[in-house]
Amino acid sequence: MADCRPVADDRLKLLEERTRYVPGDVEPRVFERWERAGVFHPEPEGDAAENFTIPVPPPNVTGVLHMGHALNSSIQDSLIRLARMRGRRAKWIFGTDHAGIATQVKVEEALAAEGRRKEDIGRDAFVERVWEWRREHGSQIVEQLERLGASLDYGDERFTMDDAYARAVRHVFVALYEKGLIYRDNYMVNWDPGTRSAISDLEVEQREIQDTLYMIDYPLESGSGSITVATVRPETMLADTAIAVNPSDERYTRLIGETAILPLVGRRLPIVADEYVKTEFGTGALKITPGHDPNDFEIGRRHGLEEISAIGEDGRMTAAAGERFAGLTADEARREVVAALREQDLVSGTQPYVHDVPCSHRSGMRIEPLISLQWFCDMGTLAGPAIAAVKEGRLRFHPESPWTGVYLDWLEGIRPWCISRQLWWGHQLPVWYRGDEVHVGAQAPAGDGWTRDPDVLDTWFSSALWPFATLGWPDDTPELRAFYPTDVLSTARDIIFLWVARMVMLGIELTGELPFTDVPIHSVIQAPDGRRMSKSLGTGIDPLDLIDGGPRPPVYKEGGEFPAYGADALRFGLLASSSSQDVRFNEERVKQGRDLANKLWNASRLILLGVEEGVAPSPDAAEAPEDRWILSRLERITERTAAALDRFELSAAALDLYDFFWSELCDWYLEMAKPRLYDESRDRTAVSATLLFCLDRSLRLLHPIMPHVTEEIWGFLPHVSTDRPTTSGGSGGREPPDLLPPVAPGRGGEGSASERGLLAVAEWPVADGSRIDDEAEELVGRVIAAVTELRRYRDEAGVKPSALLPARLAADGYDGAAQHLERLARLELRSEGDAAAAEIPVPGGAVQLLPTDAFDPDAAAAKVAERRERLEGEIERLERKLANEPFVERAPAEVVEGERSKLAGYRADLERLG
RNA sequence: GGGCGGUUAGCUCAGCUGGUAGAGCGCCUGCCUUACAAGCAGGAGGUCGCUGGUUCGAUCCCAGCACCGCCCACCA
Repeated sequence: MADCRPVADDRLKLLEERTRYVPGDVEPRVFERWERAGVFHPEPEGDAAENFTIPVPPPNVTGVLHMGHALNSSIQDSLIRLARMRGRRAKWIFGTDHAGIATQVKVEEALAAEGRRKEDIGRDAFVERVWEWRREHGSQIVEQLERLGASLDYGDERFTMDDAYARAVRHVFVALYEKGLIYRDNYMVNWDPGTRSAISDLEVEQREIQDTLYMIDYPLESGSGSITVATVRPETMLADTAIAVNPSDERYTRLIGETAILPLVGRRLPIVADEYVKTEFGTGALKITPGHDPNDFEIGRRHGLEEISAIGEDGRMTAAAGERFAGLTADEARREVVAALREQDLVSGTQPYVHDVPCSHRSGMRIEPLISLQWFCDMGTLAGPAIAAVKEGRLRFHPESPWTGVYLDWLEGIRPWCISRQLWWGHQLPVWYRGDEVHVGAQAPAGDGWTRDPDVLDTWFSSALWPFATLGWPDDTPELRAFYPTDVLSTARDIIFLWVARMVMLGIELTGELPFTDVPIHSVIQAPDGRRMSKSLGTGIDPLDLIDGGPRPPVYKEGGEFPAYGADALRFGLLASSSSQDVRFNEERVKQGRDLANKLWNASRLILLGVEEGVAPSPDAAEAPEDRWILSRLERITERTAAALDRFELSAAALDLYDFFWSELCDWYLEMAKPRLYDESRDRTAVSATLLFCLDRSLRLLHPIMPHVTEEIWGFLPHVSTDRPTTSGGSGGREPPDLLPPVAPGRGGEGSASERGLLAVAEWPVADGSRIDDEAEELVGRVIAAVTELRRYRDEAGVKPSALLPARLAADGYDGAAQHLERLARLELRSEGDAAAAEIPVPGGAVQLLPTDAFDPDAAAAKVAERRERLEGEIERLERKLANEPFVERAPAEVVEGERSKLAGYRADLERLG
């Protein structure tokens, strides 16, 4: 074996024998090499401007990888790998989120299976139970991300409940409290009876339900009749404290200031005037329940009305509801109240009513609005700088529209954020009480008699600190200096408000810096049938089943198993099929990715097993026009790929690379190169060096998107010393377990043929414009067009694919490339001979087919006629267009000129057809 | 109720600043051509949702309409 092929014999044998790429055999092994070499961990050196950082949206500790993670991870990994290849210290901050409610619910369910409730074991034991759960289940998502090839800094994992992180959270709470931005208030909140906790506005979703609208008569105190109100929640009448009408509503103006008597209760209700009341809705008279309706709450405060809580936090009626109803659930109370009213003949009508009601995003239960003492964060002052950052272009969404507007609209109408949660799992508030005293501080106050607030913080509160708390903030750590502010935050649109905007607000407020500058928003992937992907609906697809094979979920009626497409295939498929638009999951794109991996593998076999030994990749060895052509095309794809990736257009990059590699490199260049490659009688150095260079460059360009297969093939390449030592350190140096070439200690290639570095840290190519060769592109473009034309003709004329047709080239502009036309169109070119039996127009002239048994011109006559008709149609159209004076006068000159030459071309073609 | 997005080949989707459209899969025909049948060659298939308008010219710009979807919102 020659020096420059530092690949062990049995590995070469594998390359020779394997005609199919098997991702399952390769991917885990390649991943292990990266990890061992330490490529995922950059040392905290340099500053944030030179380094590149992405904070991963931390998955829930107990979560499993779903399609959204797979897509987002593919995007982030591509960007991180790109940056790493560009020589930047690339840190992909890794960690998981404690996910308050989600995790607590899971552990509660586990307890329930044992027949116990969390109250049975107490708070401390319960929290310990959650930690245990995390130790058991927390690693699953990590393994899944690894299987995907995500180059996260796994060794530096964070958890939002780590001690250091918790310190940061307490620090923030105290700081914002002292600034007056966090405060405690008795206010109307969204009470979720399912989780028995208050939740924020963002965790409420509207669901349409079928309801009944009741018309209830409230007698007037004066005895002169009654006033009728409409409600869908009769049980809340027990907490009514007024009736409101619109001041301009003539039906009721005389009643304003009067008093009605609340049925069943007997409370005196003032009739007040308020603009809020719509005259045309219901009866135009609105019962006011400040304790259980957000609107009524506002109206109540405006009019100084009493606030009565008739429904408690347990969802049952309180003593304030009266003896008859206390203890009933709200639903029971409704039936009872209606029954009682009917007895007194006070229900004057009902009608079916479909409307949206607020429900808990978490538990699904209908929100019970009630007044509660909770902690709030005032967002108004935090929003200003976050708005300015976007308006001044310092923070950019991709695509800009519509997300910039969505973000700004929300911030401009922002409301206070209820941050306290009545849960056990989470960051307990750093707040202590003793009588009327309140202490807010990182530590418990001195002295006896203090009790700590049992509530915890909304999970999103701690998530909002993610980009800096993970790096050691508020301490001044090397990590913080090296990696903060970060660069990119990639996510789907559903957490722009919940997370992105809050990170921006708190990041600016606390660190004085924007936590990141670019926010690519990616597709939400729907099930193949267009519904949401959801496990419970049976519409979910497990990414791991696509990678390693697994059962098709119920959305696929045909059932069966997914083939083991591999991680690279899934990555390609997701990137290629996603944009900013929601998309249906498209298995075909994953298949396309698998096929591309396979194509890479086989094209590499052709090249690696065929090239002259001892030759290194080089772009300077071109000897034929097709060499200059492919090198030129290579520079163009290099330029386009970098541009697309830098604009976060991963889909365009993936598809463009596919097209280049498959259609240009494999279909045309490899075919043109074969004669030289296979001719052992001549010096094959030039073609070998060029082929190797094409492969080398293709692997680099594809690596961010398909890291495993490219890394695997890279290991077979003889090396050329274009790689610089990498900036970040690494552990490396241990004994490799397989037959792969050793990874140099300190990683990165120093360039010796036997000590090649990993592709993961190889240099990202920069397009070299000097290799753009318009002449070669023109020439080879002609050959391609001519070959295609001839193949079509042959096929239509029924010529056997294997037959060689005698022919004469009667066209200009094929110097130095006619042999490709001859070979790829299966011709035998002659200069002399009989009269042409058929003439096929090609760029620059025609190819004349000479009479032969293999070819019957009559068989193609019909097809020729069809073609003539098409041409005539085109010619007529163009003639009309060019005869149209306004067009010739007003259209740009080059457009008109283009149409003219098109017309000339068609005319020439038609003439040749005879 | 307000806002946003979508409607392009049988399916899933591309299409930058206007010059009559592309990909993958599927389909048809022919090839086991010494990298790859997860392949190769060729082909069929679209009045770019509808109606107007601007323009020499519109899938692309404007207006209206029709469906589909999403987000926001305190009408009982």
